[in-house]
Amino acid sequence: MTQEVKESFGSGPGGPPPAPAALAAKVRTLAPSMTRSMQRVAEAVANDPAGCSALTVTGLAERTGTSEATVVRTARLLGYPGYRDLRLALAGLAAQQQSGRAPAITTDIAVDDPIADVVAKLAYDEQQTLADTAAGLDTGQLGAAVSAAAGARRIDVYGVGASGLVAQDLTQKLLRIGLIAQAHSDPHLAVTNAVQLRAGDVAIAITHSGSTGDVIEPLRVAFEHGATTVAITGRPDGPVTQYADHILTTSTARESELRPAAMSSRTSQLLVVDCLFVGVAQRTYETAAPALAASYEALAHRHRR
Amino acid sequence: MTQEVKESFGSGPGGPPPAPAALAAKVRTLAPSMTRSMQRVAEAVANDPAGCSALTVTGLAERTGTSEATVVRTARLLGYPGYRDLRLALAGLAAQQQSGRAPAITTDIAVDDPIADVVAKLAYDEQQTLADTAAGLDTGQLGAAVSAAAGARRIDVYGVGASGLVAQDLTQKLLRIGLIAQAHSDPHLAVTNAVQLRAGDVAIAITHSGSTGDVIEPLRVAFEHGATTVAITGRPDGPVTQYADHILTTSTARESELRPAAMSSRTSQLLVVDCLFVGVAQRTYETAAPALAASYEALAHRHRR
DNA sequence: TCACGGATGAAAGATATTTTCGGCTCGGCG
DNA sequence: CGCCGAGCCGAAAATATCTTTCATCCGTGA
Repeated sequence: MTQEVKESFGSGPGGPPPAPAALAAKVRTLAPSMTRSMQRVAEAVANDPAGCSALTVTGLAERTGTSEATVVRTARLLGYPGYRDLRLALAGLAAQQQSGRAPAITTDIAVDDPIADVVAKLAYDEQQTLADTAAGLDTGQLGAAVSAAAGARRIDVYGVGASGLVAQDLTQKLLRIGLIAQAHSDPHLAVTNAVQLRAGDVAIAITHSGSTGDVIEPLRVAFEHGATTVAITGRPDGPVTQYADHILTTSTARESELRPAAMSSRTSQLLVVDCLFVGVAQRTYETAAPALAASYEALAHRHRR
Repeated sequence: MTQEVKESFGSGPGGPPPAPAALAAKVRTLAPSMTRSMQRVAEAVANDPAGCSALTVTGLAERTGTSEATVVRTARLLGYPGYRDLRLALAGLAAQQQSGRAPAITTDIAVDDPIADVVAKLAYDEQQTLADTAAGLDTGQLGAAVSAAAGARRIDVYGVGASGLVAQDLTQKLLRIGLIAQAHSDPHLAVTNAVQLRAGDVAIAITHSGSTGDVIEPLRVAFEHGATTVAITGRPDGPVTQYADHILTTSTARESELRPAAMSSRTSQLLVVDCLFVGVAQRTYETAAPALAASYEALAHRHRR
């Protein structure tokens, strides 16, 4: 590496194309990895796209009480080449919000909310999570992951806690279309099995925090043994991505005391996993379709008349 | 008037606010009064807002075979203070056009759909499922179920297959707020345990079809032993409801070959289960809040630095 | 308490935009 | 047919804006 590094970030290696409308989601996703000043900038930008799009670098720096450099750094982190492009995206976002679809903010769920409100708020939040996830998902990465999985000899999926259920969900579905898939929630067994993987196999790690050791470890082993590795995480800059060939980013919604983060991250993870599954089913349609039909048939007998 | 006039136009006297989306119209209106070079610029801008918004003054000048000065003049004529602002408006317009054309998300997922469409369609379908579920959920029944669960000595949850994961999800969350909950996916063990239930306990069966024998059986046993029983099902008229004190209906979305019913029923079930959980957490807030906090704390140590 | 690493902003450096200014074309008129 | 003036046009200077560099400062952990 002879090139001088400048002060370049880029949201990981794969800052694909900048985001048009997925900006608010991206801010939430990346906020945890931001410094305080950058968070101020990101917040201002997310809260008032229209207003900020009218400001120059200097203006926005003043408004957020930071410096031009920080503003540019934030723009870079969000995946834009510079402030100019962030500003353009901001204008686009503002125009979209203007024209009807305003993702306005909902209020938190309170302890004394009537049950009907709880239902409405939860449903709305999860819908929002889905929209954000879909908007923020890198279809290139997804496509690559799909290709790898569709041709894999064997697929191992790692996840613990809430993500473990998602791992199982994915596994169940993959098995149903005739692939060889296994979910591991026991870290020891996961590592033990990861050793068996080799080129042509696929390992998928699911972790919201991106820093769950129990999940990273088996992925690392799989990675080092030549398997194609995929990380499904809410923190595309987390440690888990070190060992991931392909990164699928889940979106993070704000959480509250009564609405644990696990809830929205699970929704987001499931959507990603569904997309992965459908993609694989498309690629392997010849074998997937009859396998699916067969599994329906088999299930029918488990139902009472 | 001492001020030097510069080269200022302004679209007549009333260049009110710049145009947001009425730009194409404005171009047509003003075209006759434009000089040849300016018309070229205006045309380019009207035909390809997205493309032009990516260009600098110099770029657009080159593209239209004119000069920077002409581009700026055109921007002025269109009512903007300068090219910079025209460009911003262009970006907004592009974003609107982009979001305007809603992809054919109403159609089923086809084998040859590009991956981006798959993502969009899945997200849309799941959003729809959430909306349907929220709309169709009987808050009275939900409230009753919440009351029962909040005061229960013990909560057993039955589910097999995909519903088994939902059962586990619910259990995980209930445990996290200090309740005693257990998910059963083994039908034999489920029945064996159901025998232990009595009045004051709660049994919850989760089955999309409403006719899964492996889940109905333990619910029946629980019911007959005096436990309060809840059914979460997509078929409120199915056999499972015979033994259910409270029925929570999940919604069913259309399915297709590539999109198994399990997908939307799972989404729906999870929303119901989330509502149930939040409801219970509200009722038991005094104990739930510290328990949740404690579980966060405990998890923090499982993360790599 | 000290040293370290990274965050931060002031200011220099690079680009983009705006303005100036003179050439040029075109039409009218002698 | 040639001259004249009006105003379009673009090259380049002037200015604004954005980007990078680099020294300082703050928080953190030993």
